Amino acid sequence: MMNALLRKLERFETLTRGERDAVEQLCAGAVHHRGDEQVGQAGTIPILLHGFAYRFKLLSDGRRQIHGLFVSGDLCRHIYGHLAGQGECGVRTLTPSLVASVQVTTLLAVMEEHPRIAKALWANTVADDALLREWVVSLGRRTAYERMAHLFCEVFLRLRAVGQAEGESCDLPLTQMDLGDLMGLSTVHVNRVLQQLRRDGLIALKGSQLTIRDVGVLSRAADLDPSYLGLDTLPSSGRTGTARAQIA
Amino acid sequence: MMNALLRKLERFETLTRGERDAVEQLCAGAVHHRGDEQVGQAGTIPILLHGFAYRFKLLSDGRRQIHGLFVSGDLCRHIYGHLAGQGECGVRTLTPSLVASVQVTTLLAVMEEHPRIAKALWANTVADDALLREWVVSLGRRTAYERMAHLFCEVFLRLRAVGQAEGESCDLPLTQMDLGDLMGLSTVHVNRVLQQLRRDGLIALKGSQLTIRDVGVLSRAADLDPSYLGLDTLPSSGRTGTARAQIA
DNA sequence: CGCCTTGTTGAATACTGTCAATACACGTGG
DNA sequence: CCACGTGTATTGACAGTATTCAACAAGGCG
Repeated sequence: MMNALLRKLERFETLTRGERDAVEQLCAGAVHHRGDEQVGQAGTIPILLHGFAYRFKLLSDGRRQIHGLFVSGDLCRHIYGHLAGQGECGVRTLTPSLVASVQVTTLLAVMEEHPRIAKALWANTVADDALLREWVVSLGRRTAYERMAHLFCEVFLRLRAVGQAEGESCDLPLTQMDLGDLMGLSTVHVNRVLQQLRRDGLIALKGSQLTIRDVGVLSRAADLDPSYLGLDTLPSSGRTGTARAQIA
Repeated sequence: MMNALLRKLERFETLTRGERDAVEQLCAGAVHHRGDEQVGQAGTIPILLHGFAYRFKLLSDGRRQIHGLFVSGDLCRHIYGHLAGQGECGVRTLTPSLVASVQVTTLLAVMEEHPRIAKALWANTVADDALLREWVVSLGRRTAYERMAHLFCEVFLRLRAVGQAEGESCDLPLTQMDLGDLMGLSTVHVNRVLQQLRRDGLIALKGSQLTIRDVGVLSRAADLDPSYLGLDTLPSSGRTGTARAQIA
């Protein structure tokens, strides 16, 4: 299987042989983590090569908000976060995962040497930003029902783009509590909304397997605008091209 | 008065004379806009040199969510957004503003020639990302009351950092409807929460002038963690230093 | 088998939104 | 100077959404 980070970066910039080697090199020291384990030492950027992880913040009274959900190929923290200040937040795995914890200094050196890698990493940062903005829209203005539908569409489409969906199904290793902390809802309410979605025939969810009956219908229920994903809208099996001219 | 973009970038990277000139050059063609006016043609990045603006998204039935609030020195859209896909969203001014609408191609050329400017711009992107994450936390897990308090703290501290606060007061050119679309609340509820904040003696708000009685008290009510702002926590008159070592 | 986590359910409560009416401020035109 | 219109702020009553609390079911694991 192709290196997940490489695949991700090539979504933004076609890389040369040497650049690809450099990227592979970065991932060389990747280590396996168990599920529900904190990752990302100070001074490193955790890159998720396989598995699921999330980024969250705790309020002083224990309330938790998840503000990032990561799949294969995702950077779990941003480059230059040390310059920008990024609040206190943690990164944890959801499932057993393969993660490369790259030293920030190493990464900076690689970017220095390979400007095109730097460019792709920057574009990646911006793509994550778009996801986050859409998340804000969901939390602020979508109903719980739409929010859930939207989340499921997003996860499914992202996983499909990295070849981790089979047909209409994908893995979704989140408890109802996790879903609540993701979407700003209580566990109980998540449960009820989930039942409604099932009753309406939009999804099936057993264990950690999510099945979407009809992506079109679900995305309409979610009021989803697929352009924010930066993926070719509804490819049937992943892999997006490289060049893409677009509205500003 | 110093160029607002320059000030912003030097928060992340000290620039040489030539670099500063290049930045000034970028802003040379800035034009004045009236309040409540759309900015940012396709293919350009709007840079706000003076005034207030916001970035928002409309759902299909007209619900609006604001997911970015800009003050002097802010980029209203991200570089490489054209590669990443960034959803459909608009940028509008809130007040009469001075904005430089820089061609993406121009900006790319400048970054090519001045890597340190590129670096600062990237760090700026990451700083905005941190703001957005905190916004997600607010929308997802803070009560309406905390959310408002948090927003007021953030705006005040950001404005103070660019020298636009006087003592405990700053400008806040937002209607209650805007505040609602910012914080995911209805106008009516915004009104009630505002009254509560006033009754509790935390803020005063007349016209577009916000006065904070005690930043410490308000930020405690907001459960605010100042590290996400990337500003020296509570400087009394703005300007932050340049070097900053920090937790990852 | 018993413990622990996760999922499910009901009832009561709290929070937030909607609707509709009224008040206020400002700028325009008479 | 005043009448009027528009946009904003405020209020009350009511409906709807979501949370809390508490209990119980189901499955995995030692």
